[in-house]
Amino acid sequence: METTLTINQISRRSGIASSALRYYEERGLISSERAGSGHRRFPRHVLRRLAFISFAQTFGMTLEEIKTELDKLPTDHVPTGDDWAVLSEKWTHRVDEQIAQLQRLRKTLTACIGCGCLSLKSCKMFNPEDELRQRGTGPRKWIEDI
Amino acid sequence: METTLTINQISRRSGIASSALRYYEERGLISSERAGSGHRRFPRHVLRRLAFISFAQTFGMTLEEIKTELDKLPTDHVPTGDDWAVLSEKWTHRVDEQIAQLQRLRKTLTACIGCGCLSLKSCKMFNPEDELRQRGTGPRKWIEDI
DNA sequence: CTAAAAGTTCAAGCTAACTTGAGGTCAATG
DNA sequence: CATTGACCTCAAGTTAGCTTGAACTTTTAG
Repeated sequence: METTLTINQISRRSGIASSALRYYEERGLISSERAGSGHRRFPRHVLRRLAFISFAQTFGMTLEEIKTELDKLPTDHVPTGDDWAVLSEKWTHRVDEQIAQLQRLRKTLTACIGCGCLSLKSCKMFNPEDELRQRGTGPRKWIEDI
Repeated sequence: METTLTINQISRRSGIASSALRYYEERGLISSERAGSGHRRFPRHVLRRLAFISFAQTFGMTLEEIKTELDKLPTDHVPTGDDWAVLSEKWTHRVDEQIAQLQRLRKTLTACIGCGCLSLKSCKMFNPEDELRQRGTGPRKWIEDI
């Protein structure tokens, strides 16, 4: 078992395309050493980072946000289980929030679109107290009534 | 209370930029009549469609998908509460699915990243049975172990 | 030893969902 | 009646998260 892996080995094990891996490296989410030839050599533990990245993406975090989190890992040693646990705690909260958000949404959908009213005076559906994670630009905020 | 509204009136009431409204019309999600001048005149009920669009976007549907749903509304009359209710039922299910998905994710996160293992032999976190909605391209599937 | 496979960089392309800008018309107000 | 703001179209730009292609080098297998 070699101590470092080539980009293709990492790609196969992670299911992430090499082009994406290069992109992640460029963005500073992962890093590699170089062989004399200039080829990348990834330490085994980047796979853990990649796992985290993949996970984070599944619920909508941007690479920027993920990088911010990963940057909190210690750099003086390869992150241990405990190091990861610290990150994970925060993330459990985020997942919880998302779930709660969706549950509120679901409730309102049932009560509000369900009855076909969609009135914004009686229904706060489109003025949610907390904002939903949004990819696109621009506000989604209803003003006045329909 | 006029029967039709200008693009700016719609924009103010919906919080959606006029440029976006034009874009939605171009994509066929909403439609308008035109004044003699060529200016758009929106019937009041497009606000209901816009509410639906906004709602759908909050949990990650694409405009394409949203259009497909909206196209199911009757065209022979302005959609009634019952018409909307038909759509809404399907959507409640989707929200439920998302919640369930997140709950599974949360559980695995706690058990798996929590302990710092991230081992893919013992943990199916990155091979979820059902796929998550994904914006980006490429598969997120872990093969072999870390 | 040679050919194919794998690696490199850098620039350009892609998709979604819009926004911005140019260049021009229309409508409301003092 | 002039000016300001609202509106129009159409083309091009924007952001995220990659992918693709060109042009070239290194490694590996036969």
